[in-house]
Amino acid sequence: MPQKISENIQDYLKRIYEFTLSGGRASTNQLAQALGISAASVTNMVQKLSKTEPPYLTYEKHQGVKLTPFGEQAALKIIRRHRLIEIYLVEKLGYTWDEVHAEAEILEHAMSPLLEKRIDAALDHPKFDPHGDPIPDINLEIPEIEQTALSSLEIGNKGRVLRVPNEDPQVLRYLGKFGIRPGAHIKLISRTPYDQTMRIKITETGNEAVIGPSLGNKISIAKDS
Amino acid sequence: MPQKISENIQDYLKRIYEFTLSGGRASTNQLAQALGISAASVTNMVQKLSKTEPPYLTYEKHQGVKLTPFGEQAALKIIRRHRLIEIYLVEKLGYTWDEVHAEAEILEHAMSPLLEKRIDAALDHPKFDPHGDPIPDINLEIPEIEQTALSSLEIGNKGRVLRVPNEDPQVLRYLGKFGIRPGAHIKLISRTPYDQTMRIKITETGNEAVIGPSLGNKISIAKDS
DNA sequence: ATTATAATTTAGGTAAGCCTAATTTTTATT
DNA sequence: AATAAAAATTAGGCTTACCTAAATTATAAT
Repeated sequence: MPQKISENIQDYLKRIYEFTLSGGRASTNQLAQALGISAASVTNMVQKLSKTEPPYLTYEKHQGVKLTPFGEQAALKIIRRHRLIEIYLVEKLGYTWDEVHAEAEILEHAMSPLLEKRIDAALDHPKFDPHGDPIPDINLEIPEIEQTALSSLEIGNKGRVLRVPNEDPQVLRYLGKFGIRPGAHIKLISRTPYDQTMRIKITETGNEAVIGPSLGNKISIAKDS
Repeated sequence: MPQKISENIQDYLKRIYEFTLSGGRASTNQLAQALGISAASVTNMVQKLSKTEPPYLTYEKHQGVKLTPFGEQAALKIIRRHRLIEIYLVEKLGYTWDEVHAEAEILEHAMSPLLEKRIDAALDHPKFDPHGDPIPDINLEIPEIEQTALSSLEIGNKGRVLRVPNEDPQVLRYLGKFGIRPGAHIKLISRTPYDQTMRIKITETGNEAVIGPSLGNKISIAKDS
């Protein structure tokens, strides 16, 4: 049963890819929530996706799912398109970084191989999207980057921002206000003992920003040695 | 029953708009062929589209369909997006004019109002697409243009190409080879009595091209006075 | 270890948008 | 005007991707 790859399927694969990035399996509920559909629908679909030839993923009852190499390639194809679109919109059409995710979410499904090639060329084969997420190259390879969570920085130590969470426009506007963006240099001023809220200083702008622990875990940095 | 406007519906409306441009009604069979689906499916869908609130079109059994003003606005919205994309791809991403129609056919459905605005601005509010078709402005208005079919030119007389048929890449490549594009100046050399095949000379390139009668009817020109 | 809770799966059902085959209506031809 | 051909419609079905409710399995808490 050779399946046609619909937009839905691409969304499933993308989400599964994200959820399993650090190993492990993606759960039904996780996916249901991320996709905005019922858990029953997810079970149904992943069962299908595990029975295509070749299968996109491995499914075991109650154990969640994991992409096959085939499924991972398919996911990376979409992710490449998504991130190329994001950086293109910012660089060439004056979008702000909080506007591009939603737009890319739609456009990624309408992007032909030719358009992908042209956009990639117009940007001279960019390596990162506006949020610092790496863009898989034409062979779908992603450079490995040494990175740590902002939360793991020690007081007084410095680092350089590598990536920020990409989906929530509110968060992005907040970060943008202080100049917290990929490439920015920061220093950890303080951390409250009780809830681990951090104060950080951004070198470029001279601003100080308050970052809660969950956000701090989603911002990646390279520590200065 | 307030309907969501799916990609399908947009395609129906676009086709109906095209078929009824010169007045009259679009027939079931015409639409079925253009959309690549069965006549039965068309009947079914146009019946639905005539019963939305407000209705997109008027339907009378065996009499074909015609867009309501509401339906026409919806159609023009898509057509505007389609043509903006076409000219953008040519101007900004190095596409040739025979590549853009198919691409725009997909992208038009994935274009947000913001993207439309940005592309329009990036091109400084273009008035025509690469084939010479007028782009409805932000208020969906189309400038009226005085134009005649190439076929109606008299021997020895001259004209300027305004628009060429836009869908068939083969035809576009053929025309492009001779320099027949919007803006090109041409002169009718001869017309065979039997089948009305024309020889025309293109001023800019000095080329001569042979144009059959059906193609000659689809190329629009402004006659030199 | 039992039991309560949470997660997942199964079963049965719906809406869109397409299909083919059969029927009806219109149009064209003699 | 009758009849043949073409066009359009109706009837009945299919697939996809979703849904809710009920049943099952796994996990966590006593």
